[in-house]
Amino acid sequence: MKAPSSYARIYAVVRRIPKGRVASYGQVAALAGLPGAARQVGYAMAALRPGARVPWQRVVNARGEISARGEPGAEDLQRLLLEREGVRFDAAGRMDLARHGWRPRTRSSRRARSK
DNA sequence: GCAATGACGCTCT
DNA sequence: CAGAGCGCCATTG
Repeated sequence: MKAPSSYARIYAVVRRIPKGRVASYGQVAALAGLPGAARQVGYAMAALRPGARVPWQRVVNARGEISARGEPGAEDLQRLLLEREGVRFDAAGRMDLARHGWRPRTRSSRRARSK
């Protein structure tokens, strides 16, 4: 069998990110089976083709901020898409990962959730 | 096959 | 809390 590129796994993980939530590159990398390869996640997003059903907008850096890329305006687009999903940004242009951060199989979500 | 790049992450100052 | 430097890993030339 042909071993699928790591990108395919990365895209699969990104697709699993629920709406209104964001995941960091490092987290996506770890879930994709590439711990420490956060850079490659960003690289995979850059290689993402227009039309691909991948919510790349939900992928941000560990600081909860939108990373800058070679195309000006794209950051603004990402922020707009996230705000459209209910993600709130502060004056510094950063979002609260504790609130919007995606936690798959979390341990303490048993109670206290939603608000 | 080697060298450089790159939407990052973590630690120290 | 903010800024700067080094490290990691996969893809491309």
